[in-house]
Amino acid sequence: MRRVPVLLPYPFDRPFDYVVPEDLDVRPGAVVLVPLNRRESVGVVWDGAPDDAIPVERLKPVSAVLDQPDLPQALRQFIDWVAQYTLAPPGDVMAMALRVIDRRPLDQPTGWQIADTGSARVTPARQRVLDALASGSPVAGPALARMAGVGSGVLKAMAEAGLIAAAPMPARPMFASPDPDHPGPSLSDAQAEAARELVEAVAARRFSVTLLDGVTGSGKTEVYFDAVAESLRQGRQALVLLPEIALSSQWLERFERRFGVAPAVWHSDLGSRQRRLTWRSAALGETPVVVGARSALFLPLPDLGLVVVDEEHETAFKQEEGVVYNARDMAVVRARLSAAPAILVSATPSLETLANVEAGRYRRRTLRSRHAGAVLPEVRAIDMRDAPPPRGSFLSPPLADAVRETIGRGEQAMLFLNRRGYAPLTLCRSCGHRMQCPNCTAWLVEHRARRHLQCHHCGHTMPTAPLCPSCGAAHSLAAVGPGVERITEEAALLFPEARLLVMASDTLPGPHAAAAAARAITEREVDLVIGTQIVAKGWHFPHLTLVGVVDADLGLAGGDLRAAERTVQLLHQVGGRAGRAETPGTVLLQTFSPEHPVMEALIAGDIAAFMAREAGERRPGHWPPYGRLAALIISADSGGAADMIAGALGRAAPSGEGVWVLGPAPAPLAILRGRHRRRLLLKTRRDVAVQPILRDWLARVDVPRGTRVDVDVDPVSFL
DNA sequence: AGCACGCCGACT
DNA sequence: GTCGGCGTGCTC
Repeated sequence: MRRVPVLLPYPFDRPFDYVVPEDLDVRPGAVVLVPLNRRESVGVVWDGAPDDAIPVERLKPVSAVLDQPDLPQALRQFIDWVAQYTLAPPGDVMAMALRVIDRRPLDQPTGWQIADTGSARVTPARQRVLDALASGSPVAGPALARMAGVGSGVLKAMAEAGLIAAAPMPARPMFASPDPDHPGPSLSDAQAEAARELVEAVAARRFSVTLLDGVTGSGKTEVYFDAVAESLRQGRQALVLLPEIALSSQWLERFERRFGVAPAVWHSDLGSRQRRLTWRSAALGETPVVVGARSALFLPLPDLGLVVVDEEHETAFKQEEGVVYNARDMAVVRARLSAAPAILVSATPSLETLANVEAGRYRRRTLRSRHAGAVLPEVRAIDMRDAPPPRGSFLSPPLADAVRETIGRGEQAMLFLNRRGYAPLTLCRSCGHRMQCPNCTAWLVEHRARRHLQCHHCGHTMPTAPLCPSCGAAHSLAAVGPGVERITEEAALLFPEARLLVMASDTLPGPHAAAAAARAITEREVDLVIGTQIVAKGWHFPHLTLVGVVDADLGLAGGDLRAAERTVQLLHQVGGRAGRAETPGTVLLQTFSPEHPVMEALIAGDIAAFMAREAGERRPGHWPPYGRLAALIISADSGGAADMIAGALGRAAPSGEGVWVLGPAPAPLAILRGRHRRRLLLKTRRDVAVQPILRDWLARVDVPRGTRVDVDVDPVSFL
């Protein structure tokens, strides 16, 4: 009796062994049905030797091999790799790849075929049907009726009479093939030169990583499209990861302009049918190009020829729930395991990626100027101490004047504030009470248009209170600080003639709304755009010439390791929306500390110097990317329970050369969704692997039920 | 993750 | 006297 390991989509730490009945074709990667503790479960035949821990007599047999494409070997290796790196159970990682599998075979599309022409009377209508089927290949019912000019009743009668019979049809590929030689936009010399290098990397059919960087508007997308085209010519599959596919309508339009057809799209809120069909097409090698969010990394692409990560600096690539992984880094691993090149793309590359370039692990290709002769915007600071806004307002006179002038010239302006809602804090002026979330250590954000207060961490909402819930005073609750909604109110008063548009994740629910907003801006139906960070997402707005940053200091508070880096990236990206065409743009930063290195870097337009400085600050302390970091997040129903386990972990902390443990300490979000949280941070030298240390550490502490310890390798958020 | 087994409260 | 709460333990 042959035994095979089968990985099940549950949090077990290893595959289970099963025996294989003689008549089943069970090969690694096959999707199978197996008995598991009184039920049947889907699983995947895994690689490696069975573990032999259980005697053969006690093994159960594989029930069936499902009619599903195999999980490719490179994907199986990838799943194992992600599991060992993130310390997630391999079954949980595989579940991300298998989520769409359903047990029944996907219904094969059925058509009609000539059966027995001699069996019944052939009327003229019936003859037209037979003529349409003369080629021998089956034709689908509706198409056949149309071709023959008959109704469906004729087909039904012919089937009953035995003239035609149902026949399986080859499934039509769902995704048209993008044409690598479709006439697209022409490239500048600089672009063509960069493209040539990327094309060579794809042609080499070897693993490599190239950073493609260049200022906003330098046409990086068109450059890596040439690499995608080369992958198409090779007949291999290309995977493009975007941080937020729902906000990528303009990217999809550019793709269609370049290749003539739309790519296959993959993201978490795809309909279940579309999801299944896309997964299957991908597995069968019928999707030449897939563009998707981070979960697309787990698609079963059997012949991956290129992986692109666009906007590689974006923190949206970090998955924070369930299996905690960074899709940017895992994309490089996926490419390596498929012997494919990876391209990381950004106008503001992460320090991680720059360090990899510096260390010679990644190549770099830089585009130095904007496309089509456009110039970079001029960036200036508005010192809020010198030019304070009127009391109760947030737009300084110089910024308001600049917006007015821009709109007056018939150009568009944008105000950026990375905060949704009306006001981040509601305060009682009579007793000092602050409206707080009952489940989290966070203020409730007022959303005035919806007349409620909302927690941005757990989603808790309550109606705006007429009286202070603490002292009962009337008319004493004051909105403190601005959100985009409040800026919109102020702008409506300052610029009564202007047509305003708010872009925030809660005002643009879904891809269609975002696409419609982008279209309204390019069609000049809008004078002033007011938005949160979604306006920083690589949009192309040719008539936008002024960007005002309402609070440039916002992201710098809090002492997060990457606060400065992220602020520079975000504000540079926002500023990059200004002045894309012939008309030069201006960026105005409202700040209380124009001398801050972040502001100086933005004003001088010298991000590289800033990143070098940032590197200098992180290197001596072995902070990433010059050291490794992993976080343990302990959460429990009570603070006491959380403290107990956090304390036990602290006492069991690893030590050694190049190993440091910080904490335990309450997490900045000390209570989240009603759970009390503590954190420990493991920092090591870069040449020390954190996984064995973590595994060892966690094994030394018993975690009782009700308390959880979550591991975050390479944390991005420190909340 | 499921799903059963198991030991303590409100019902036909 | 039972139905049923979800705590804990196991699944090749």
